[in-house]
Amino acid sequence: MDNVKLRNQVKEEFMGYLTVHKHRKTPERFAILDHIYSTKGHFDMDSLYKSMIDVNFRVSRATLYNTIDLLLDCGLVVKHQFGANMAKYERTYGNENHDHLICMSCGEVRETKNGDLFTPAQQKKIKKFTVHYYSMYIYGICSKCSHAKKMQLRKLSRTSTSGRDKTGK
Amino acid sequence: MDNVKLRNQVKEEFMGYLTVHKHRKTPERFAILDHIYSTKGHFDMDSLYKSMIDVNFRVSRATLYNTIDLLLDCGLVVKHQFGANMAKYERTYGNENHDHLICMSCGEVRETKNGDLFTPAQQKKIKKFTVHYYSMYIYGICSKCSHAKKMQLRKLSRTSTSGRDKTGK
DNA sequence: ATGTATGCAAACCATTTGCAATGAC
DNA sequence: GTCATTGCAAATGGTTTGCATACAT
Repeated sequence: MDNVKLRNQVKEEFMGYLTVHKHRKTPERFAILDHIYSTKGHFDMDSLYKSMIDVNFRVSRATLYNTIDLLLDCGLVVKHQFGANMAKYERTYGNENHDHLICMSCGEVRETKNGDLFTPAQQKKIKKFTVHYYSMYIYGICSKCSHAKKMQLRKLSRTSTSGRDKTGK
Repeated sequence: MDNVKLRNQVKEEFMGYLTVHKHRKTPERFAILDHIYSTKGHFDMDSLYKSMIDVNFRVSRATLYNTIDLLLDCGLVVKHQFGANMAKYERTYGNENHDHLICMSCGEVRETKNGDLFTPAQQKKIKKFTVHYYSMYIYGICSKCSHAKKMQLRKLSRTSTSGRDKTGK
């Protein structure tokens, strides 16, 4: 990994944040941040927990949650709540800004580059609100599903098997 | 309410959906849809449940969840998962498109008109995906909270007996 | 008549919380 | 030495599930 530079950078930033807010600089906090910045895509609490155990770094889930809150607060991490029991996080630096295409049929989440829809100038226009970050969720039907749906409808107009579909969460 | 027309429209659409998917047309389902389309802004399961009880329509929460799943599936309702324990829904028709300002501190959700950031032309550019709708979630701190935070910090720096000043690194 | 949909209550599970022990300051 | 932070385990609370009953077809 040659993102050592980035990892040091965010460590410094976190350090500053902790200082300003008079929070303690515990080894756990830095280890967690470092783990996160060794990952590239989305991650959830469970995978983070396991990845830390894998490297023989013992942390409790409680600490993980505490630390993530701090990282969210200082903007080093972003949280996506895709469903009631599906929260995903991702680091903010070293990741390109992207939108999320969520298929309403199969629930698949695809990332797509955005053309910086929401410019800093626009962000400032919002009254009485300090923007930290934003997420764009685009809901629709992916090509796989729109094809499957056509097939299904064709079939239904002939047969009568319905079957409940619980994928749309 | 003079949205009778809209309410009939969506009822028809729901009816069609139920027919195609061979689901039963129960009174509960139509009552729930109608209640939803009598509301304008966001709602959550609890408020929906209570609003139905208020009109002496007894439904179980389980049925509410089942029905909402159907309504999501057929696109008559949209779900916003603002946090692990905070899901909000809203009807899709008869609501202007808007962005969501979510306060990371108190969880308040404010709506703000968007300047049509995501134009139909841009939507078509997305490959292999049919856009139904999109949601923009803007996370940050509302004015109330940022004010409260200042107060809190000020108070802490008085109360604290640590005597640390900011000269150190 | 058949089997889906409902209602209830228990189960689920990610997240939060209370509290004693630890360790950063 | 203090008190924030950690770790553990128990609690929380929206959502899901299992099962008996009701009812749309």
